[in-house]
Amino acid sequence: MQGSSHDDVRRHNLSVVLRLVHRSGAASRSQLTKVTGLNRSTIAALVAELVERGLVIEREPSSTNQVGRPSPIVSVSEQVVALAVNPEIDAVTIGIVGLDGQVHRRVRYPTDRSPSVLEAVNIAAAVIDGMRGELDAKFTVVGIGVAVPGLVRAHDGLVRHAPHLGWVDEPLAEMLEAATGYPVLAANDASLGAMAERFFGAGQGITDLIYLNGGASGIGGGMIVGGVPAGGIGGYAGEFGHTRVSDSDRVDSAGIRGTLEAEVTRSELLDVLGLAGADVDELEQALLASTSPAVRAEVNRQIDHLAVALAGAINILNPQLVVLGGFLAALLAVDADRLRAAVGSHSLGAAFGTVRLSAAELGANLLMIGAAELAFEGLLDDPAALPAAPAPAQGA
Amino acid sequence: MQGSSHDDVRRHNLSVVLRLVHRSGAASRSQLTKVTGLNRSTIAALVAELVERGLVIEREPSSTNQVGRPSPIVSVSEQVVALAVNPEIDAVTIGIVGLDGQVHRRVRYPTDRSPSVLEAVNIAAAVIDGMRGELDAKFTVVGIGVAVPGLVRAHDGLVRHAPHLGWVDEPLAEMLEAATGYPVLAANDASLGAMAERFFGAGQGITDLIYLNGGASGIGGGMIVGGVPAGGIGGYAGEFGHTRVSDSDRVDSAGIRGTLEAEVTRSELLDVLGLAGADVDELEQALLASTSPAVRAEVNRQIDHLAVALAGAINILNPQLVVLGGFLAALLAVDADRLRAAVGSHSLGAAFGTVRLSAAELGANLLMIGAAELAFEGLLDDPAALPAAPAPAQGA
DNA sequence: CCGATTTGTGGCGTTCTGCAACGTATCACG
DNA sequence: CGTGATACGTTGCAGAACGCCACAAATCGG
Repeated sequence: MQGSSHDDVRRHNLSVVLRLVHRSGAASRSQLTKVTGLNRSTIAALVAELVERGLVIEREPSSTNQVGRPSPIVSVSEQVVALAVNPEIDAVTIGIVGLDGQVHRRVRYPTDRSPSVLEAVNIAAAVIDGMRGELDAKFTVVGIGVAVPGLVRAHDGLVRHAPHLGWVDEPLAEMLEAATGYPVLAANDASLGAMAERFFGAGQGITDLIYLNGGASGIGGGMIVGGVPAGGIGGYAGEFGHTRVSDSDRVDSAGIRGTLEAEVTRSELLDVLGLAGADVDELEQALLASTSPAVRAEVNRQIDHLAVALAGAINILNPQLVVLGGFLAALLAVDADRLRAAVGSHSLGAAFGTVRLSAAELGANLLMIGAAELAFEGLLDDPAALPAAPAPAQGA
Repeated sequence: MQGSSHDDVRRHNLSVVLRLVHRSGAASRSQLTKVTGLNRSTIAALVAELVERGLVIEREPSSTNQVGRPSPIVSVSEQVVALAVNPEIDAVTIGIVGLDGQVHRRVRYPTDRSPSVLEAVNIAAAVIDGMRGELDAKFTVVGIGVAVPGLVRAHDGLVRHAPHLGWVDEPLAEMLEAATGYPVLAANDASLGAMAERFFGAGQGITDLIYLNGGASGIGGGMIVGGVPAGGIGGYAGEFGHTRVSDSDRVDSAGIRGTLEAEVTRSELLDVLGLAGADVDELEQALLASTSPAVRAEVNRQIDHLAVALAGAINILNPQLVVLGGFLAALLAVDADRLRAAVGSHSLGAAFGTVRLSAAELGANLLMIGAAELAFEGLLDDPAALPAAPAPAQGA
């Protein structure tokens, strides 16, 4: 089924227009004609259909400072939202995220211990039930996206292995779907983070990027290759944490020796600083403020190991941008020059010359936006699939 | 320019049909309808246009053993060819490759020393001039593809850095275009090898694969991610040879320490075998025949280092298949079990469980097919762009 | 030799986009 | 404050491509 016909053209064009306003936030109709290369009349028809389906709204232009008739501004409807769910070892976070990227609500439900799948599903379902009044009154929900800290099979949302949560082969998506009635998609949290940063954070407009996140329990990552999120054959791609960076005997959570995750850890930074627990911002501040040689030595050690892994990934993938999140961003903040130099010494000039290293921008909303994006994907691919929501006019 | 219109539908459908017969070799019209999902009448019209343009031919079916009216077999025209050029340290190889993947001719022009860009271009142009009688008489040439052992900028074929040839920032494509009059595209040899193996070798039908080639001068690689050749932002992707695999002080050709290319070399295998020079097949035979403990130890050492690099790539990319070419295929042939076990010990279960390791299949034709594929790319993307070649019927 | 099955062929209708002409809203200038 | 220039929306029409349908053709099985 690779051929295309009229339906596909229409679907594709609707998809392109909706994606554009989804990512740019708002655009005039004339801008849409320029970007898409489509005719004015075609854009008018496409936008009209999207308006009728309740996906976008048109409003009068404010002040263009341009000669000529002003063009209506097209922006995404604020009613269309997705639900985002992110189970972690100490909490389950649930959010309402608009198609415009806005996080309307974020609820963190702490748990005493690492939740089982059933507990996570029940918590999510209960919180969503609590929101249902608000959801039914104000929003159209397209579905649920789940960001899982582990390996997730792409097509059906089966959690193959989430080591920190202790989940193995759990049909998370299916269970949450049954519990809430909404369609559910799940994916690896770091892959979703990469996607979120790419579209709404540090990587806007970039086609080849690597994202590495340093969390309490390890290092995960995701990547965009040629403009497309790379999931690999089973959705398990992006495990940068298990790249070998030294011959040492330290083992990581998977029992592999000398890996990035074995050498570069948040807990060791906290230990050398003498901190018990700290969030990412506090850790970064403490590192920047510290003058202790021991702290400095540990930071340098971790930076040097991180550089090996980054250089390897850069040599292989030749990305335009490397985005660091979590405590890895703190390492970058402390000594960007050292990290850059170390990466350079392990990588090829041509690939290294064009790469930028930067910190993640989205902070606490990162996974909410990424998970929601997963849920929006289907709508963006085929805006006409959803039944026209608010006003089922007979013209459709 | 992301919108699509009628022209794009037609172009896309022509492209799909031509790609199918290009890769499958031949297919009946009814098979094309099934695979593409298009209507019989549409397929008939598309095939008719491709026939008129001289790109495919229709022939009567031989014996179907099926009830019903037999469907004509559509196959690629044997007249349509691309030229393939591959400069190396000791020779320049030029080939004529058909759109059906057949290598009509392969000429290896040995050189006394590593050729300069100008010398390589002159050799290629001279050989092509010698072929011109044959080309003009029998073939339609769509262009030239060059497989370069080095980093090549994708969009204009500038050779950024080919260390073994000693080339830096050489406008190879431009020069060869001026010397021959044919459009020229250039890319990294290993990337083209990956593409060739994917479509015509060990990786048929596979969407995520890694290809590593071991040559006299080092290790290069290429990959297919999500069905698309991944070139990175500048076309420099795939440099697996510079992945760090140990803490040793051995340096590779780029001066980086402890890398795959520093640890795993063809020359060390030849040394331990006591061979002066040998081609890949001889090397493999010698390794398989040897019972020397020293040889075995060296093979094991190289296999273990290779495994680290492969495991890292597998963790990051989660491919379905890893294809090994050159002397790396010989290592696989000697002890596939050891390599598999070693890769397994450095990689994550989920990603490792689904990956297959196999040897390259295309041998000496690999880069000819890969380079030609590069030249065919434009034609496959838009079969209507080329002016109708043999019979400029007024119906067009 | 005949029916069933599968597929090619040709005409028709549908759908979507592009184009051109006209209407409209804004800015610049006097 | 009015006029021209500019840019854009709107509308009607034409063209292009595909799907559908009915009919013809070719093969196999009995």
